[in-house]
Parts: sequence; C-alpha cells; structure tokens
Amino acid sequence: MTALSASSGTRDGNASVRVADALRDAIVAGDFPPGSRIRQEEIAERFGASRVPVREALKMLEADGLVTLRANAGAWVSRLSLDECDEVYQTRERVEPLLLRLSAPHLDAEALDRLERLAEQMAQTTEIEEFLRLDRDFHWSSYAGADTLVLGDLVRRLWNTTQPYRRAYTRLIDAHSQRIVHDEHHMIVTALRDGDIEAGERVVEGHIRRTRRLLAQHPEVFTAASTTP
Amino acid sequence: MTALSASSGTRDGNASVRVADALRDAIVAGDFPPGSRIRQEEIAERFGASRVPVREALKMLEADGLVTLRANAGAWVSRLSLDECDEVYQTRERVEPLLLRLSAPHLDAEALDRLERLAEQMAQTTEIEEFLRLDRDFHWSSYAGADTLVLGDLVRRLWNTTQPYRRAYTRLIDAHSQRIVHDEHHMIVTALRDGDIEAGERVVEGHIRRTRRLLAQHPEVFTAASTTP
DNA sequence: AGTGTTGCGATTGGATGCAATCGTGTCGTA
DNA sequence: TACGACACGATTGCATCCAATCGCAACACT
Repeated sequence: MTALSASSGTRDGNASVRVADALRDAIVAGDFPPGSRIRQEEIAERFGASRVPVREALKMLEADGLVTLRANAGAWVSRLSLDECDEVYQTRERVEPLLLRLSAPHLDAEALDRLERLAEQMAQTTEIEEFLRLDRDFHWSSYAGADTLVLGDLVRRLWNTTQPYRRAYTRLIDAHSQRIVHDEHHMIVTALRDGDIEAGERVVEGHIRRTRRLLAQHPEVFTAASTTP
Repeated sequence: MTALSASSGTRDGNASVRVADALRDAIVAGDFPPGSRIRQEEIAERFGASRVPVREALKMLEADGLVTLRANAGAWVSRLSLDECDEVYQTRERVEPLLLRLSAPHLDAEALDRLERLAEQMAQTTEIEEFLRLDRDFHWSSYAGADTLVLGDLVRRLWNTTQPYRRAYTRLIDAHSQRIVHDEHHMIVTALRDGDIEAGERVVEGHIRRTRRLLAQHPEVFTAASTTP
C-alpha cells in the first residue's frame, strides 16, 4: 500500500504530481522521518524523473507543510515543535466537527456499517501501523459524505503534518487509553446513526482534544522522533 | 502598492518565491479576476524570470487554492462556486475565533489602540479598495499576537481565496450593513480590552457568519465576477 | 447542412547543462 | 591547542532547448 513501483512506463504528462503524491505517501508512511534531508537528485532517481518535476513537487509539499525548504540549502521533512503540534490539534478540534457535520447527512446505512466494522477492527489490533491505518480510515470514512473540496483538503493536510507524532504517540498509549479511543469511535457511529449531529461534533472535538492533551504529556516525542523499520 | 518593478538586478537565489508572492499579491489585488487564464511565458516575462520558477510558483499557488492547474492545458485563477465559498466561510467561523484566542493574550495597549484607529478609519471610508484594505488590516492586526505559523498561514489562505468575492460583495452592502460591520469591529476591540476572550470569539464568529449569509443572498456574485480598474 | 477528422500553431511538460551558493575539511596562525 | 581563513566538492537555482499535448480551424464526408 505504501509507495512502491509507480515508475516505469507511463508518460501521462504530470510527473510532478506523481512525484508529489508518492513522496507525500512516503513521508506519511514514515519512510522519511521528520528532519530527514531530502536531496533532489535522489528523489528524481527514485521516481525516474528529472530534478525539475521533483522541485515542483517539493514546492507543493512545502505548501502542504510536509517539507521545509531553505533557499540554496535544501529540503527537509518538516519537524513540528510541541507547540506547533498542539496548535494543529487545536485547529483540528475546531474544523473536524464541521467536516463531520457536512458529511453526516450523506452517510447511508452501508457507510455506517463500514464505520462500525472499522471501529471493531481497531479494537482488535495491536500492531501500530495497522492501528494508524485503521484510525485514519475510520475518520476519513466518517468524513466521506462531505463532497467538500477545500475543507477536506485542509483536514487531510492537518492529518499529514501530524502523522509522525501520532505514530510515535501510538506506541506510548496503554490499554486504558486505547479502550477510550475505541469507545469514542463507537460513540461517533452511534451519534451518526441517531442523526444527532451536535453529539457527533462534540465527540469528535473531545476525541481530538484528549489526544492533544496526551501528546502534551509526552514532549519527548518531539525532541527526537525517529521511525526506523 | 500592486506588483510593479521588482524585476531588474537582484539575483537573490529564490525567483520562484518572489514570483509566487508577486503573483499572489496581483491575484488578491484583483489584477487577475477568477477564471483568468495564466500563461507561463507572460508571467515569466512580467517578472523577469524563466518559465521554470514560474511553474514552481504556480504549483505553490495551486496548493494555496488560488490557482487551478490542468495538465497539459494551463493555469487559471481559481473560481469558487457559492457552495465552496460558503464552505470556506464556515471554516473561517470555526478557525478564526481560535486564532483570536491565541492572539489576544499577547496584544498590548498599543496594539489595541491601533485596532481602534483602524475601526474608526473603516467607518469613515466609502472607497471600496480602501475598505477592503482596512478590513484585512484590522483583522490581521487582531491576530498579530499569535506567533503561530500554521494557523496564521491557514487563515491567510482562506482570506486570499475568498478575496475576489468579498470585493464584489462589498460593492453591494448598504449603509445599514456597513454600520453593523463597524459595530462588530468595535465589539471585538471592547472584548479584547476587557480580556473577555469568550466574547471576542463569539463576535468574530458572528461577524463571519453574517457575511456568509449575506453572500449567500447574492449568488450573482459567483456567476461572473469581474473586476476591471 | 451537420458532423467527424485531420493538420497546424500555441502552449505546456520535462531533460540537460551551467552558474551560484552552501557546507565541510584542511591548513595556517596566534 | 583553539580559532579563523580558504579552497574544494556537493548541491541547489535557473535558463535554454526539445518533445508531447491540446485547442482550434479548415476540410472532407455522409
């Protein structure tokens, strides 16, 4: 599922977008931990392109907040301070309830069943990457009803920039916290089934806030976050 | 104030950023109305650069939401539908109160005086561009205390993408509506002086919501928005 | 007359090549 | 030994050049 292959053959006319997508996936997947140096030529070779589309991709990822560029120096995977991460989470607390509100009316029974299933799967897994993937999948599925372009993109961006810290943090939570996450997910599904948007908004908000507070109790995550497979 | 000169001489190492900034300013200023075709070579010549940094700039502005790119076809200034604009405003309703909250504690008496002065100036001007400039200045000054990077950028982006419609809409509001805007700005200053962050958040939220509703009553703004000086 | 097709100009996408800049290791000096 | 200057390699930034694609108009065909 992570970015592999996607190189040989296709000359579809937009290498920069392909490189950006692949590189974004790689960063989010943890292949490039925060602070990693990104060399243009290395990326170019890796994805079978020249440096020009790579640079365009880097500009896009910089706007995404995933990459930090310094003129005449190079590109690094963005590293968030605890304060910045906290800020992103506060932003998510405000924005994601809205996205859920916009999505909720368009979620049919099948979509809700799917959410339920994802929540169940999460409760049963202990593997970290699987947990992260399911969590992402759960929330995005809950937002899938919103045909919004701009807000969806915005939230996706906020998720992406904080993914490395969510990964590091996931390693730290105990069974009790994990149980709370499971309950909250279940409450989201319940609220959606009841058509109680207000309740849904409040659960999502609290869900994110709780994670933010827990993260703030683990500043060590932000001093040297590394992920080596 | 609009982008002129800024061409000859300086070889500072980051032409793409300069082009992006200048082009962004030009779009926000209304030099390129929504739907305008953007030809790479034209921009390149205009800012004394090659097409390569122009394309990098376009990728950045696309991520900003200001420009829409179609592969092998070209670039256009993004055009928002009424629904999309409404969505951006709903997002602003959620996010800007937070930004104000983060900013408020760091605003000193001098900053508040400045806000007061800007509000007064707005109440006395009738010229549209001046009104827009002061409005932007007022709100951004109220957010200036927040040393936040990510949230500030996000809000700036939301303002930029909706600027053309705010401009078109400003032409339509009557004296009564303008008076309400003035009052709301004054209430923001008052809340900040009192240190009542809750009140400030609520005023900002209502301020944006009211504008959103008024915009929704003028769908003609989104059918063919043009601004020719 | 209406419709599908084919060719050309205009424009974009991408690769290569060269100049400018930065980081780093080495050397010289106090 | 500690500190600063310098030169070299590595990397980035940008301009030029060529190929690929699209839009459009003229044309042929039913």
